[in-house]
Amino acid sequence: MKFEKTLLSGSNAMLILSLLSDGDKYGYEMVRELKRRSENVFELQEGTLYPLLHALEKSGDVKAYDKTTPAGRERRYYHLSEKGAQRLQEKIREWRFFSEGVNTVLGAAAPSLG
Amino acid sequence: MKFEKTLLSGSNAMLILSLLSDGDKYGYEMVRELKRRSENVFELQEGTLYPLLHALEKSGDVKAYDKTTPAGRERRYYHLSEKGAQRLQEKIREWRFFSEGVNTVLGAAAPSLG
DNA sequence: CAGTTTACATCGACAGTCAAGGTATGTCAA
DNA sequence: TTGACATACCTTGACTGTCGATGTAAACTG
Repeated sequence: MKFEKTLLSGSNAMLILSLLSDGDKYGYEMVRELKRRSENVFELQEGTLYPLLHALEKSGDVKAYDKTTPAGRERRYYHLSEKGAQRLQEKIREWRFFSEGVNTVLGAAAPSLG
Repeated sequence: MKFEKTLLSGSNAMLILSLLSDGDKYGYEMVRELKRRSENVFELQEGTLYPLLHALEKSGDVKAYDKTTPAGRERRYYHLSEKGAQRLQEKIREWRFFSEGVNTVLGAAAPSLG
C-alpha cells in the first residue's frame, strides 16, 4: 500500500532519532532498518536521509564519527546525543498530540472509524 | 501545545474533505470548524485553505456554489462529491496505515510509549 | 462613522521530499 | 580478471504544501 509522500513531512527526523535511540547506526543501515521496522511502510530515500543527518549533526542532536569495517569499508556512524534524546521525546509528544487531533476530527465526521 | 507545521503536510486535504462529509460548508466556516473540532489543535490558514479548495474543485472532489445570506453576505459553499467521498475514504486508509507505521517504529525503539 | 469581524483571495518565500545522478569500494560468479 | 551487483556516501534541481503578509469589500458594533 502507498500513501502520499507529503504525509511524511516532518516525521522523518523523528523516525531517524528513534532509530538512533536504539544504538549508533550509519546512513545506509538506517534506510534498511527503517524499512524493516515499519514492515515496509517507509522507504526513506537517500536524498532525504543524508541532508537530514547533516542538519541533525549541525543542530547537535547527533554526533558523527567514522569507522572502518574489518573488510576495509568506510562508514559514518551517528550517535544520538543527550540533546537529541530530549528532542526525540519532544517530537514524540508532538506526534501523539497531532495524530490524536487528526483522529478527533475524523472521528467527529465518521464515528465508525474504529 | 505546538507541533511542527510540517507534520500537517498532506493531511489538510483529508481534514477538509472530512469536514465536508458532514455537510456543505464555506471556507471561512471551515477554518473555525476545524479549530473547534480538533479542540484548537489545528488552525488552518486561509492562505492554505483557499488554494486547497480550488485544487479540490478542479479535481472534482468538491463542487462549489454561491449563496447569499438573508443579510446579504456572499458565501461560496463547497459540497463533497461522490468522487470526493471515495477519495476521503482512501485518504483515511492511508492515514491509518501511515500513523500505525510511525507508531510501530516508535514502539520498536521505545516500548514504553503505550 | 470608525473599528472589528466576516469572507474570499493572491503572492513570495521557505521547508521537506524526491528522483536522478555522481563517486568509490567490496563481493562474487563466470 | 572482468563485469555485474551491493554497499556506502553525497549533491543537485524540481516540486509540493504551508505560511505570513497583504489586498479587497461588505456587514456588524459601539
